[in-house]
Amino acid sequence: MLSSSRFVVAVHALSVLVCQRGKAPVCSNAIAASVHTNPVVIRRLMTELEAAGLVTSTAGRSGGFSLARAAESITLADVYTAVEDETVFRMHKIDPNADCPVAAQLGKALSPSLRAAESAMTRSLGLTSLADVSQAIHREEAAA
Amino acid sequence: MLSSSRFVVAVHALSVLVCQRGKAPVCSNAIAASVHTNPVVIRRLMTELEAAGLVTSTAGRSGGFSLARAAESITLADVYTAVEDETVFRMHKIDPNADCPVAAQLGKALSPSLRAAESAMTRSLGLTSLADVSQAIHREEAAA
DNA sequence: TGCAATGTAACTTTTTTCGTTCCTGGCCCC
DNA sequence: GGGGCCAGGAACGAAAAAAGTTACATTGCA
Repeated sequence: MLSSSRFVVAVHALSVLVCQRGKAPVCSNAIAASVHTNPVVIRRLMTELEAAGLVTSTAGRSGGFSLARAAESITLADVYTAVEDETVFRMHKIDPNADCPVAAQLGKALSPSLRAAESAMTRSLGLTSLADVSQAIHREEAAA
Repeated sequence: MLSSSRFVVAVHALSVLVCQRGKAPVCSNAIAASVHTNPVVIRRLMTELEAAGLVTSTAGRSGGFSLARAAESITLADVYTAVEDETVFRMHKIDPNADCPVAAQLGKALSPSLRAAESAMTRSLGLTSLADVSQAIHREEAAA
């Protein structure tokens, strides 16, 4: 249902920053190499992450991106809300003036349940932090 | 993130059937008129709903679709799993043999959290039945 | 027997997402 | 102080996915 991979790509990029915390900022080119995409795509994502207060950016030579907060304090829910503005459930076009009462009222009738399901998902995402993801990565790496 | 409106359309179609339960089956043309789409689109959806045991179809003249079970026993989670086979979170292409450990292990490291979030959403959808939706529709209609 | 309905395949149109190419300006490093 | 590296956008193009459309075979009631 999520029509894009923006969220997973954002987590990927942030995980790279977690690995480099304390060191020099990471430029969009390096991140793009790991994600296997174009640097501009990364920059566009980082713009939203910066607006959400998750990363900081510095221009100029030896510039790049760094985490704005501790990895322990950034949850997947923060990332999700930062980069994914649309709702999970996409509505089709409905005519509020339709003859059929179902067509006319379905939107209002359904949205409470859909919002509840979406916030349940967000709450679950809030249980995992970027530090947890980073630890899991190292665990998997050691097992491989 | 859900890239389609299949789920909401399916709920719409099923709600129409709830209104007509006990009466004659509803043909795809009538449903399509309410949803404002093509009958073939509806039939494709109904095929999946039938495979999931939510509706029954009868061909021939005066045929159409009917609910296979009581509206109280069909939840939004049933509809969701019936028509939406892809996962909520879409992965980008990752190279398991990448140099960067993040790129190589992110998939395995992340999937438990993503699956947990998805099942939290599904559990929430399971709290609402088609009967609930139908009641909400009538409530909204009376208020309008 | 004829008509109205499902079922399904193939195609077209539309929308969305992703990628790419420019340019502008900031800033470190030599 | 200049040159190259970096972010930040704008605009465009390509690719992928969704939705819609047409056409036709089949089924089953009237």
